[in-house]
Amino acid sequence: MAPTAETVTDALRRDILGGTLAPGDRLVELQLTDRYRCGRAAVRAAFVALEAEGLVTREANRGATVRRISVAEAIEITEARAALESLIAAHAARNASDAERAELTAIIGQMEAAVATDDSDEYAELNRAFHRRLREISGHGVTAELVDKLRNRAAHHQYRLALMPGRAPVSLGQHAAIAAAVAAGDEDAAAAAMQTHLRSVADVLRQWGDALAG
Amino acid sequence: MAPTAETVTDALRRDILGGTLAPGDRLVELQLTDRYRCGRAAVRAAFVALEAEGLVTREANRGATVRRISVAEAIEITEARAALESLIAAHAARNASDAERAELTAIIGQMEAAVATDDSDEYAELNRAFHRRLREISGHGVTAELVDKLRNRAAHHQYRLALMPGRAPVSLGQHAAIAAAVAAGDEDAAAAAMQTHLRSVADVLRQWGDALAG
DNA sequence: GGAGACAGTATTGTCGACAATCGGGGCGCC
DNA sequence: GGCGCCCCGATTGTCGACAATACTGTCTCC
Repeated sequence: MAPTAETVTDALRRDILGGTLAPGDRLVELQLTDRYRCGRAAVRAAFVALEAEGLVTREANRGATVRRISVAEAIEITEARAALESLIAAHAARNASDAERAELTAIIGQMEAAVATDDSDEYAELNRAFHRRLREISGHGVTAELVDKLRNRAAHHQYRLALMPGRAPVSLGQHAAIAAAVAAGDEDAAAAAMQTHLRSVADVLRQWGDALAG
Repeated sequence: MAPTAETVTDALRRDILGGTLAPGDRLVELQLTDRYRCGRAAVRAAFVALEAEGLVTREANRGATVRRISVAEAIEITEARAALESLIAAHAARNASDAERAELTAIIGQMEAAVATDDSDEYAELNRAFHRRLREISGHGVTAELVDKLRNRAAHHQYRLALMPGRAPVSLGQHAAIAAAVAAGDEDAAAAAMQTHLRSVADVLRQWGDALAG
């Protein structure tokens, strides 16, 4: 029963990422105080924090809205992730313990099962878990945090992409390559595999954008 | 005479980066309301914003302090920058107009002059200008913003590094290589040159850290 | 003499009220 | 009838006060 400030930030973030609050929606302070049972100060603090994360935009005297991420920006985000996550993959390949290497290959196994049974929700969850675990193993706190925020910003587009028919097997193969390189302790190969993976994601987004535009 | 919120965030950021407020200093809200002639709400908002930028830490019920960046974290920051700025260099090499290519080489010329006259302040300023211009030319908004924040976080360490004897000529050569690659429109070479540059910075930081540790 | 408990103080967390600003709707004027 | 002005509701920005919490020094008890 503690309607505190940190809590509100988390709740608002969850509602934005979960789709309860759609891109472009106005965020009226009083409505949110009602929804989250807290004071306006907490809501305002949450706005400032989430603006820094790129999830919310604020205009002076005109309030806050859920940030709209264009396809072009989603591509940029993915390119930035490619740069950062390849660094993470390299560090993970260097630092991973035997148990951790086994864990990553185990996740790949589960992903294969999810693809075989066409369970896209499960696959998406495993996908998230794989990347998260890689970040943890890398021990690269600064980069891991940046990637985490970037991932949130583009979450909406990632979601649509995952539903594309025929996408899962391609994605699976790329993840398997990353896991193999990390398991082998090959830094360069791990970085390269991650680059390949996320560039492929960016390419798909580009096609999507072109299809919309033309 | 408008003691507003955005203003306070900028002022506080400037004071932290400029060294007026040293790492580890406690940030007492009332003191800052006095210093910046504003209300506590504005100061609190600034804390939240700067915490997201990594310049300030906040503990519940215990207030805010200027964030202390360890050498280890500065190294991580530099590595992340290496990944992101090489992406920027590549895009800049692709997108730069003729005028922009000339502008970059002009900056290198000024840097040579600054090294020749041993003007380290001028050199540091040109260094900042070079990287900033590169970000603008790249047109990669997402990455540029990330780099900007990372650069601020490690600013203190960058500063000490610039004062190292014999460092400037090395740095100059690396910047010249970047500028040449961008001017030639060679994306891969530009990215590689930027990687080399920032890895060299990270290496110097590592030596510094080892020297401190014993 | 030292350790633990206690009160006092300083600082933060939260709330409510007031002033400032923006967007929209109605009115008058051309 | 269309355009511009002005007023009004809604929302944000800011301030002050109150309650809650953590740190300081002191005091007592062992």
